Amino acid sequence: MLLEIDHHSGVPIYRQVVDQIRQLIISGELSEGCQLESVRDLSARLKVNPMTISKAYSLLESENLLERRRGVGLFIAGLPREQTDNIKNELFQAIAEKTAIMAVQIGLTDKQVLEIIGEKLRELRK
Amino acid sequence: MLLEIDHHSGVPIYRQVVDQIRQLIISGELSEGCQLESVRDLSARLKVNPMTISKAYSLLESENLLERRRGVGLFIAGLPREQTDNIKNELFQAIAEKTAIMAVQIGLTDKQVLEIIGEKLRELRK
DNA sequence: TACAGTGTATTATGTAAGTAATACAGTAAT
DNA sequence: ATTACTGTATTACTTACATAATACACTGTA
Repeated sequence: MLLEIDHHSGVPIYRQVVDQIRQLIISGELSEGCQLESVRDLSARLKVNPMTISKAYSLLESENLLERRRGVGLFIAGLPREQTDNIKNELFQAIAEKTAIMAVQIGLTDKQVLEIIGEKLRELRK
Repeated sequence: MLLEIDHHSGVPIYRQVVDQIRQLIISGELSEGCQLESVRDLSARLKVNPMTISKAYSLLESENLLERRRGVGLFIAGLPREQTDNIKNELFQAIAEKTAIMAVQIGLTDKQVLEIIGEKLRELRK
């Protein structure tokens, strides 16, 4: 599992871990049932206190993205696809709305908005 | 100048002020040369320490959205329209890119993305 | 110059965030 | 039971953030 922590970015370590793992789960690189790197291994590798990692994992658990089993390890939650789709959908709806609100506020036409988004998508896919 | 502060939202007061005034400027409700409510007046009205307001204004100044003149007051910066447009543009490009990245990560098609954004825009405009 | 308005630098205080030390608790295999 | 892994609750320390009190500095005008 590839995680990169920037100790000088100002972004809290636990948050960097949460965001990166959530990303890996949402994008499917970590799939249902996968065992995650143990709290101690990961904390050793990132040169960080185990509790910091445990805290990150706790947050992911509270999002229902993973399950913790004391004495055994951490696993990607076996969510029905329906539910993961809901999570993805909510995430996207939220950012889409922010985008639309800003577009209206700065006075872009619908056409302009769609063109800009379309262009960004094209850049990402090439 | 209509500002609403929620003391119980958890969002820092100075940030609420910054965000709301930035919004007013970007949307054009406060235009070039306008004098802003004085630090003391605004702080009295919001029942807050003057330094809290001063801090908020400082941040807006560092974004080049307003100018401070000691002993005189605060004014919306006289930016050439070109520059305000640039600021708006940068703001939007940034969020548009985030939107596109998330869309790709969760596996939406371009068509789906544009439909969702279009729908959000329609809701905002009706 | 005096004054009455501006904004501000400095300093202090209360609170929360982030991280870490330590000791504890569950599981599985031997 | 012992061992060697798992994860975790409690507690404490440090730092940063948000706000406030106070005293100061600039500007324009009578």
